[in-house]
Parts: sequence; structure tokens; C-alpha cells
Amino acid sequence: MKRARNDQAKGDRKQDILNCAEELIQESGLENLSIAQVAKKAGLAVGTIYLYFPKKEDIIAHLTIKSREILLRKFVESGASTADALEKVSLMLWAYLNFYKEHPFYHQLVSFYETNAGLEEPEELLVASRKITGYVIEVIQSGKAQGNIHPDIDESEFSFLLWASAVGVIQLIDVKSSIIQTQLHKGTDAFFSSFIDLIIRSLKK
Amino acid sequence: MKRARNDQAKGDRKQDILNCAEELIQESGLENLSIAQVAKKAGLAVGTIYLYFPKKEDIIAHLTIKSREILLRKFVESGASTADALEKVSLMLWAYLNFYKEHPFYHQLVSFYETNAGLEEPEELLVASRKITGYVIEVIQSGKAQGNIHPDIDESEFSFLLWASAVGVIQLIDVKSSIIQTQLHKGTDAFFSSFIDLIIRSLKK
Amino acid sequence: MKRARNDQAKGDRKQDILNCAEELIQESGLENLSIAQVAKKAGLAVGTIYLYFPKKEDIIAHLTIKSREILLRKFVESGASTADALEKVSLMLWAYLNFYKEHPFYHQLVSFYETNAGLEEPEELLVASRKITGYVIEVIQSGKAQGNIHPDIDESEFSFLLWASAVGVIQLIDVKSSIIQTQLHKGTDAFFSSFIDLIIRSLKK
Amino acid sequence: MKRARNDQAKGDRKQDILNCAEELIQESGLENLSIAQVAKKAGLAVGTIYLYFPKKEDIIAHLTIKSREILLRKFVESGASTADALEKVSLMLWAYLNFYKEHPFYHQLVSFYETNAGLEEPEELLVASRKITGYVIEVIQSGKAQGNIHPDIDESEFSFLLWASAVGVIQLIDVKSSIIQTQLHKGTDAFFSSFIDLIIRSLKK
DNA sequence: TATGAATGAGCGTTCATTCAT
DNA sequence: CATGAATGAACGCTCATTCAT
Repeated sequence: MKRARNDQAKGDRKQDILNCAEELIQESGLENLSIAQVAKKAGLAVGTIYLYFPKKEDIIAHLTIKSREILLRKFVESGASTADALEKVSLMLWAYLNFYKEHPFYHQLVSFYETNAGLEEPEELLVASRKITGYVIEVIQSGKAQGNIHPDIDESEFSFLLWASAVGVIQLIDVKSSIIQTQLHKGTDAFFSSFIDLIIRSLKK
Repeated sequence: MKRARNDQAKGDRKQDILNCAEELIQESGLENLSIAQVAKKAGLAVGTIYLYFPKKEDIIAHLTIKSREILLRKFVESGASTADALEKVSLMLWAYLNFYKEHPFYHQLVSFYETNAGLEEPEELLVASRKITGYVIEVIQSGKAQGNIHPDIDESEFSFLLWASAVGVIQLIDVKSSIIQTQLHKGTDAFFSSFIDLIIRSLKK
Repeated sequence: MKRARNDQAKGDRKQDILNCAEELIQESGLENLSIAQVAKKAGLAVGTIYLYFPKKEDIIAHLTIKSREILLRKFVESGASTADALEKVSLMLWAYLNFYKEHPFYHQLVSFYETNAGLEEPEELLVASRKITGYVIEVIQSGKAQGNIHPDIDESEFSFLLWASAVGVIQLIDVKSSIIQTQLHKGTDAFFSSFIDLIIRSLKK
Repeated sequence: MKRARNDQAKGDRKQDILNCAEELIQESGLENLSIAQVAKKAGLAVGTIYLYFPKKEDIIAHLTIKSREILLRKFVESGASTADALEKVSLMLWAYLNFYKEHPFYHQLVSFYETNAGLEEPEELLVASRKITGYVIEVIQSGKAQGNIHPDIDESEFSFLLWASAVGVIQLIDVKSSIIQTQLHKGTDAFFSSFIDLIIRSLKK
């Protein structure tokens, strides 16, 4: 479990700690993360962790930034194959579902800050957030230029709505997939597909 | 030995306990609710709480049912003034926003079970849930009959999507209202109004 | 689970309570017996149990008497088929092993009082105890009369030693049967058989 | 904040904790041992105890190992004065009685694991146990070699039987010495002496 | 006799954070 | 920079016993 201190040439203690925390969350969930565990896994003393991250929450915040960045990358990649803005939106949402399925752990982090009121988001986190909405805004703008997204749509606002409702739908899938199955006789994908339709319909000219 | 609240509500210990729990959640959030606190506030011994609620979760479940029932009532009331299904949907969503604003605490409970994977919802809770989706389904059906809601829409599925996205949007408002204000130069209501437009647009024939 | 109060024609509340306690111990062990459970199973109020058994231990004591009586019966029956005293001792010990196997629950009670120092045995319990040693004494006396048990043996003392060592051996079997299996390559019965041999050898003329 | 025992034994917190636990068991019995008490007596915080003993049972296990080791030492010492195996057995049993009398508390620990089914003995405990049976086996083997112990005796099995029955007899003495006195008009030692005779008789050629 | 609501100290265990070294 | 022992309040939950009715 312990990890030789010299692994990464002394350089990036901070990264090292983050990596260990990540593995631990992946193994046992965000709610079970304890500093003592992180210290043990990192081969450091508890106090040392506090040298780099004065509050436990700081670790979570950093990991959340990373998650948001991964998600952004997925979004950008998803749209690379087409020039059509509507299709980009659709592909972006599919990318979000896949992100949730492939990295439930990163998704947990992403929705943590969306879900817990009272958490002060440090500037760095906000930056990561803005990059995502920024990308969505761009796509919608290009759609308006292309003429297949309705010109009345406020792209900034829509990017928030899109994000919020997508988070809500993924949460429902996460928590109640069995109910969806039972009551709608549908799998997760089909359900999510309908959500995408809903969004596209509301974007179209 | 203490029996502070003996006078008031002495007939209904269970209610009394629930009320105290409610106040505590309101003061310090669901995640900080502890049985010891409830007992103290209720002027009862810890063991006494367990007489009425064998598991801590039972308290939360009861409060959640209550919240869902209040919400359902709001939904039904909101639609009473009109026969138009689309308008009913719109009013219902406004009612949801008001519910959140007036009872942020009840909203926290409502979204708790939507948000935490792995929570087994007891039958009673599911019933309360189904009543809500049931109402939404009815409204959409009537809209299809009236001819102003698109006939291709699956009312069951849509009720889930509506619910999930509304929860997501309210969460965003709850957690990031200041960001909305700063970046969109808009208040909560205007933002939510756009969400309603989005939904209505996607429902229309 | 509740048991109509009139079952046994109002007569024997005490017996009723005892029976319920017995079932509960059988289901979940002596250490998990709680008065609340007993009350529930008996369809009585907690306070009522305390009318009949002022201390929880009183219930256990009564059940222990019963266990001892059952054991005595087994002893007597076991020896009925032969007149030979040594054989009677042997059969008695086999009967004890069977008693343990068939009624682990009664055995738990029997050894409870043998094992827990500081328990005041009420007179009734002592009587049950004395009946058992009394029987053993009789058997040994008859063996001395028959001439196949060594005349120097003090039958009273031997009955205590027999009892104590048998309890010890059964405990070992109860707790460490797997170790016996692993280390001696022997089953419980073969092991116990050696114990009987040991006893018989030490009794013989 | 307290640091009562800081002076004495400050080097060995673990020992300190063990000592305190020992005293507490001596005062109020194994079944009443609680971590809170230990912490209080040791002048430490509860959490500190868990730094050294992650589970309450670990404390008991450590103390049990110690007890077993003391007992083994007594056994070995007891036999040092003679080469005769039978005499060694006899002296060993006397040593066991003395161990019980001098350290009733250690004896309680020794019999705890013999008496409570379902307790998983960790390897270290088993080692201590095996050392004891190992010694007994040796003695019996040497007796067979000397020709004064019956060659048919299986020394492994006999060591278990000896141990189990001795535990049983000591338990009887522990729990019922007054009854022995009353009914046999004999002291503990005389009674135990008869037990030794019984064992020796069953070993002899 | 009978009730059953109420008690409250007690349990084992966790963990973010501190601070003397 | 780094350590890691120490803290101690807090947690959910149990249960023998009492006592006013």
C-alpha cells in the first residue's frame, strides 16, 4: 500500500496526495474518504497532508476541478466529428451519460458541488466550471449562426439550464434506474435519449 | 426528568419529535441531524425517541413523505385555476419554485431521496412519490386530449424527465444563485421562467 | 407472533413467559435475550414480566432449572437399559453429549451457571443440581456394591469431578471442534469417546 | 489534556493501557470492561486507546496471550524439579490450581476463549495455546518412553482432554467452592487433589 | 394485577484537526 | 518541511428497570 516516496522524483507531493485520495474515493466512495487513509496510502504522515491541504475539503475541491476538466475534454471530443451544432449538443449529452457510466466516481465529484449548498467554490473551481459553460455557449452560438438553433435563445442562460437539467436527469438515473426500468419498461439509454430529444426540440428553430 | 414541552402537544409525542427534528434540520441541515439533539430539543431521553422511530432514517422518511405531500398539494392547487394543460404544467413548475423558496427545508428533504443513491425507499415513500408523478401524468394526458400537447409524448416518461430536470434546476438555483445573478444579470425567477419556457416548448404540438 | 392471552386458560402466566423466553433464546442465544422481546412474544406489557420475574436473571434461573431437569431425565433414561454401573456411567456421558447436540440451547443454560462466578444460585436451582449429583452418586454406589468400581472412590466427590470435567470437555467441543478435527484428525464423537475411556479407567477396580 | 500517568511508564503507552485494562478487569470482571473506562484510568482520550488497539477485542487478546504465557511458564517451572513424567503431570496440575488462586484474573482470561463459542482466535493466540498443549504432549511422550505412562495413550488427544477437564474443574471450584465445602466437607485443595488422582490413574500403565 | 411510556447511562467506534518535536 | 501521537466530541443505538396510571 505504501508508496516509495521517491516515485515521482520528490516533485509533486501535492499530486501524489491527490492521486491517492482519488484511488480511495474510487474504492470506497467520497463519503468514506478520511485523511488518515490518504496519509497511509501516500506513505506520509497525517500532518503532512495538512501542510498541502489545510482542509479536507480542499482535496475534494481539487479533485472536482480535475473531474470537470475531464468532462470538458469529453464534451469537446464528442463534438469534433460534426459541424452541426444541434448534433453537437446531442453528442455532448451522450458524452455526459458515458462520463457518468465510465467514471461514476468523477461524476460523484462533479455533482457534489452542484448538490451541496453552502459550499464555497474557490476561484479555481469556478474557472473549471466556466470553461464548461463556455464551451456550451460557443456551440449554441454557432448553431444560431448556422440557423438551426432558434435565435431567441440566450446561450448563456441555456448553458446553465442544460447543465442543471442534465445533472438532475443523471441523478435520477443514478438513484432510480430500477424504477425507470420497472415503470417505463425502458433502459437507461432509451430514457436519456428522450431527455436529449426534449432538449433538442426546445432548441430548434 | 425534564419534560419541557409537556404542556404543548402532549397528546402527540410523535408529532412533537417530528417538529423538533424539522426545526433542527432547518437550523443546521439534514446532514447534521442527530438523535441526541432531537431528544434534547424535545425534552426527552434518547431512548424515548427510539420508541417512536426505531431508526434515525425513519424520522427523515416521515418528514420526506410530509414534504412530498405538501408539494403534491401545491401542484394540485396550482392547476386549479385553469383547464389548459400547458398552463397547468407552467403553474406547477412555478409552484415548485415557490415551494422551494417558502420551504427550502422541505425541498432539501424532497431532493434528498432523489440525490442519494443506495437509499432504499420504503413503500410509503414510494406511494407519495407515485402520487406526484401520477398527477403530472394526468395533466399531460389531458393536454394530449385537448390537442395542445404533442401526441407523441410518453406521459410517464415525461413526468420523470420533468421531475428530474426541475430538481436539477432548483438545485442549481439553490447552490449557485449568486453566479446566475452575476453571469446572467438575472434573478432566480427570470431564470426559472426560461426553464419553464424550455419545458413548454418541448411539450407543444 | 403475539399469543392470545387465553391460550392456557389464564392459568400459567409464569409458564407462558418462560416458554416465550425459551423460544427467544433458542432463536437468538442467551446473550441476546431482552425483556422487551419476551414481553412482545408473550403479548404482555414489559411491566407485567417484572411482576412475575423481578430480575431478568430470574427468568434465566428458571430456565436453567428446567434444563437441569431435562438433563437428569436423560441421565436416568440412558442407564435404564443396563444394570452394570460402569456401563451406566458410560451411557450417561454419551447422554450428556447428545443432550448438548440435540439441545445446544439447554446446554448453554446448564453451563451458564457453571461458568459464571458470582451468580447466586437460588435454592430451587440447587435442588435441581443436587438431583443430578444424587443420581450419579447412586450409580457409583451400586457399582461399588457390584464390585466393578473401585471401593476407595468417594462417590460424592467423584460425581462433582465427573460433572466438572464433562462440562469442560463439552465446552472444548463446543468452542474448538474444528481445532480438534484439524489437530487430532478426529470427530467430536471419537474425542468424547476417549474422554469416557479416561473416566471409566479411573473408576475401575 | 490530563496526562496523569505521564511520569510512570511514559515510554510504553501500550503497556500502560494493558495494565489499566488488567486492573479494571480485576476490579469488575471481563464482561464489564469498557474502552471509556480504560481511557479514563490511563488518563488518555478514548481515541488514543484506538491508536494502540483498533478493536476492543485486541486488548483482551493481548491480555489472554500474556495469561497463557504466564501459565506455560508455571507449567514448565513446576516440572523442573523432577524427571518423572507422572509427577510432572501432577505438579503441572497443582501449578494450574495455584495459577488460578494467585491470578484469578488471568485465569478468567485463559478460560474466556475456551468458553465462548464463535470467538475467532487470532494466530498469535493460537500460538500461545499450542505452546501449552505442546508442553503437555512432550511430558506425556517422555512418560511413555520412561514406561510409566500407558503406551496406548494418544498424547495429543490426552493433552486436550487434560486441559478441558482441568478448566472444567477449576471453573467448578471458582463458582461452587462453598458447595464443595458444604457437601464434601473438603477444601479446594483436597478436592483438586482427587482430580489429580483421577487423571494420574487414567494415565498409568 | 396490569400497563407501556419513559428513562439515561452506557456501549464501541470514528475522524478532522492540532501541535510539540 | 515533516512527523504522528493525541485529542474528545460526536455518532447511532440498546436495554434493564421504574412508576404513574
